[in-house]
Amino acid sequence: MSGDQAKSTTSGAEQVPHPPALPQYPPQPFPGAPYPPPPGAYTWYYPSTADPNGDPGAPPPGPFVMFPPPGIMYGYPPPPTPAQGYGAFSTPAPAVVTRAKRKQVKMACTNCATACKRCDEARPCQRCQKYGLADSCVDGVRKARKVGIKRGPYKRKSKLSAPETSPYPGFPPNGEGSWAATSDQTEGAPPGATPAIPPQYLPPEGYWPYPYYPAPPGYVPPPSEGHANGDGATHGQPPHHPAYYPIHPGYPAMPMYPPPGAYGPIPTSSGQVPPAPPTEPTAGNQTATSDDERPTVERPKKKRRAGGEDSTSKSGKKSKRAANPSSEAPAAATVTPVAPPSEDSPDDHGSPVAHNRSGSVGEPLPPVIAAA
DNA sequence: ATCTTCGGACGGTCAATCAA
DNA sequence: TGATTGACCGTCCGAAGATC
Ligand SMILES: [Zn+2]
Ligand SMILES: [Zn+2]
Repeated sequence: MSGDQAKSTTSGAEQVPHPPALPQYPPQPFPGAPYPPPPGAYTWYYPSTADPNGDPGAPPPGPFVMFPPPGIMYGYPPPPTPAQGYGAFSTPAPAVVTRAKRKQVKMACTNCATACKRCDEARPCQRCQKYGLADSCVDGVRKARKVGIKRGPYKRKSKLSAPETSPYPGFPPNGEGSWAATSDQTEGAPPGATPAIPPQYLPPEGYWPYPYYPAPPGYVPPPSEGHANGDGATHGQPPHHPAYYPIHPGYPAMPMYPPPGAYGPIPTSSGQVPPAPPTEPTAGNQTATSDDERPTVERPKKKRRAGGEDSTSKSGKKSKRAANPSSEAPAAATVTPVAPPSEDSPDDHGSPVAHNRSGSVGEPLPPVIAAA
């Protein structure tokens, strides 16, 4: 179902057939605590060193670390006693290796759009100027959004009424009320229903699923990495992916923990390993492919069909290589506009552009109004 | 080694819903 | 009616294939 059709796919592909030996579970930060993440599993986040409240020496609001099951994150409550400390997390946070959120232009010129290359606000845009395509550097026509699309009942995610007895204002104390799971956890469940979580993965007393930890003072979002959070489209909603990772200096956290397959099954106190939770992409736990739930996955290697016309790609991209030998950074000036193969290619001056997905920019469609 | 292609992640927008 | 949700649609990163 789902929503964004091709968006969240993992391209299906690439399952690692047999992962190498799983790393051993690291020691727990304190008895009964969740296991810390495997080293290097994720981008690290850590708080600003500057305390806006002016007290650099103030005790932290508590360490937070993600905890399984896959797709659900919990934070650590403060340890039972200060004496127990957080030794296991006292390693210095490594340098953050994140990148700025990608910024898109409102409308790319047809050439850039077709070539899937970065454009800019200027007209002609830099890329077109560079390749001598200034003449054809014009905005595309945005396709009208479909209307009349029916949706099911909404799952309210925020502003849950909660007693203020919680240590986190606005969030119910553990054990009371219910916490809203991400849509993929509640998919198919009636509104307000408690998400089905394997008992062994229910948060221990005092723990809360990640999304409900507000960012404490002094903690700042990491220099966001494009896909690190899905916000932007959620208008100030708590991000579904961590934007803040309230970690005491020296207590790294990660967007999600553990990565599926990072460790073997979680050992139980009895030394047994519980049955693995349904981590496979099943309809139940993965279907909610609303944009906000886009899983951040390592991009699998792509395979290409040699020469074969794609056709199965979501928008019917086709290789224009044969007909349009130089498209991307063509010696445009010397390229003679070849008659485009299709009947309608208004702006496609046989340009250096390629990668046009039919129906997209460059091929303005008539106002598509859903029949409704 | 460089160029070209293009899969799909990511971003932005806005219609559909829903609560006040 | 304003706020929120969720999905449509566009942008463009970045890796693989093709070519020089
Ligand atoms: Zn452009
Ligand atoms: Zn242009």
